[in-house]
Amino acid sequence: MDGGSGGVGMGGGGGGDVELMSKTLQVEHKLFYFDLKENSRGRYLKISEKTSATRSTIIVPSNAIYYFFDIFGYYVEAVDQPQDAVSKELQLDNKVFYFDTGDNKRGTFLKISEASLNRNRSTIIVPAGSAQGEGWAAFRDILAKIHEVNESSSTAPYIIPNQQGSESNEQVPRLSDDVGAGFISGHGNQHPSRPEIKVDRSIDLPPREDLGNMGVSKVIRVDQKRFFFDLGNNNRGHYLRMSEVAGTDRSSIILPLSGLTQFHEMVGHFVEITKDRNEEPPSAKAE
DNA sequence: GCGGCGT
Repeated sequence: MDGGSGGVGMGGGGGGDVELMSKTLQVEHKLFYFDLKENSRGRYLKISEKTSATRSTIIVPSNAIYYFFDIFGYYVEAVDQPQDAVSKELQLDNKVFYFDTGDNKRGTFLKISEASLNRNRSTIIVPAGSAQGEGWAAFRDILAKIHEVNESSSTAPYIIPNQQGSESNEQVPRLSDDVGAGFISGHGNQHPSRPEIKVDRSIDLPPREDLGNMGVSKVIRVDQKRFFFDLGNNNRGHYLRMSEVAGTDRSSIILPLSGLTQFHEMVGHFVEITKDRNEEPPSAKAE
């Protein structure tokens, strides 16, 4: 279902898009609609909040669904001290989502704001639902199911004819060619007990033309070592694999893209504090 | 029978 939207005239012509999955969730007096949809550009999750008189909608690119799940997991864990829960932002190519908790006489809530270049900001507000955060937990569980369906469905990836479409209303990333098995081994219908990716201040996803592109590979040489950088993804999301190859030895670290900015900042920090020791420009050459 | 936000 489309959550009772007027259908006609909704921006971006989402009316013609194929609906892959639809769920509704009632929390207190509010009704939330989740619609996983697909069009020629890829997939997106439309989340609408409907109150008696008002409706507001955010559009979540499909590659961000897991992060939404993960972030909700964080707030569920923090529901005992919501005032201590840190605000989060999810930075994507063409939009940013802000997550903030709040408190008023109605109770605790999580505000999710979507800011994009060509649209006005839109916001939904999710009640915690109870002292135990049942509303947030239910929201998270729906996100887990949608993520699962999205990741496991085997539609061929779309080829985007031209990547410079910045005028589109609902830009969604290309469907990434997914590898990996079900969401979690064992019973596939439960969310993992604890999200592994800890999202902090910001998450940077690479430009969408790189997402899911297994061919992206870079090498640098430092002295006798080679370092390989490869983008990949699995059922947990996208990651950067960095491999050090020296002689016949190879070892890798897997960095979820949610940590890329932190990683970058950390490297930058050490570049700064070791400046005087490394006067000469780096000897590494990109290939 | 709710209704929060406000870039």
